[in-house]
Amino acid sequence: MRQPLFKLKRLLQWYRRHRRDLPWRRTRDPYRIWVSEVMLQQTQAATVIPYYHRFLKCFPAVHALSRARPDRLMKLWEGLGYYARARNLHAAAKQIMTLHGGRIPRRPEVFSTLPGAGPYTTAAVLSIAFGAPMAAVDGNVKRVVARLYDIGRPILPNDKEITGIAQAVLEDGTDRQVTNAGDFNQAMMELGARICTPRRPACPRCPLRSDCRAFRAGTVLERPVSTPRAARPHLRVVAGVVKKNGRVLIGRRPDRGLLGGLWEFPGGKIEAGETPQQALRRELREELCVDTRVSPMAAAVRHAYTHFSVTLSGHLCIIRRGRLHPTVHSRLRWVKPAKLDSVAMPEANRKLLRELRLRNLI
DNA sequence: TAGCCGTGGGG
DNA sequence: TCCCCAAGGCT
Repeated sequence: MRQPLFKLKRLLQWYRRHRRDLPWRRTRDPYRIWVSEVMLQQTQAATVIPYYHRFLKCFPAVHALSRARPDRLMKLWEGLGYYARARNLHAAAKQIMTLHGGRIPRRPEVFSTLPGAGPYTTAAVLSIAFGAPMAAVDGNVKRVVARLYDIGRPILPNDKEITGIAQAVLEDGTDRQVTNAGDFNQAMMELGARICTPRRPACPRCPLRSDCRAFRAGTVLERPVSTPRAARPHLRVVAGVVKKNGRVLIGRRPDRGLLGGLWEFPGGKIEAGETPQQALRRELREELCVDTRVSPMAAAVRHAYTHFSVTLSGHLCIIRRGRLHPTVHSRLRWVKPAKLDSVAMPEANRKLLRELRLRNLI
């Protein structure tokens, strides 16, 4: 420890007084806490709340989740993003049923073998549900500690110094019986989410400001030190609404990779020198092995992903020749337009669908 | 290990 | 409009 410990009692007192009444704070069920922690990965609490309720209504316990049908699971996760989290949660539930008698493992070295359980999630679930003395280091904790100690270097993904400080403070607090591990971890994260925010920190209301080196040095807004990011490329993409007998064609994306397991309108990237219509005819030939007639653009939307952004133009299509044979999708389905709401689709496809419906094109 | 993996909100 | 960031993990 490079510095005397900050005043833990003030932090805990502040937490008891100002903590938000979040649904996963009303239970001690390790399964529910685990589900919440997975949903909260890279996702703000306010976004998670409705998903959390719907998910647990459908899958109230590990055994129910272990028997979930993938399409139903993905529909519940639709819009929450990072869909591998849902697939990992499902695989982990099966693993818990077959290997651990249906009970959430309490030992860190066992829990962390579950798919999707990294250092943060393992520490968070086991400390909150079982009181395990493990510091849960998320983005909030990194920011809070970087400011408290005025750390003038970039924080690494798995930062030993940050983890060491958080762990030492936690152990000091539990030794002196000032706190339990779960409350400490949640208090640190709550402080980061409510007071020690990235852009506009509320230092005057911070219970730790008298211990905060960055506050004293006037470097709060420069901590943590940020590293430059790569620019996001912009892609032009086409999607085909292939119609036949009052139904439209959708394909299920492969389980691995971007938007894995979600259903979409077939299509793909526009290559250099191609018109959107040419690109779509080529994509449908490559993806579905059929020759099509493609309309001019019917609607277009913009969407931003983490590493790139797209403009997605939608076109109405009919099949002229050939028998459907998917080369990239795991399955194809003809569905009535109204049924598109019951399958899990990427947000960009949802936007396009809304535009097409506004124009009565689907 | 650094790039990949979604979406919504805020400034 | 654009950029940053959010209760991270996997490969």
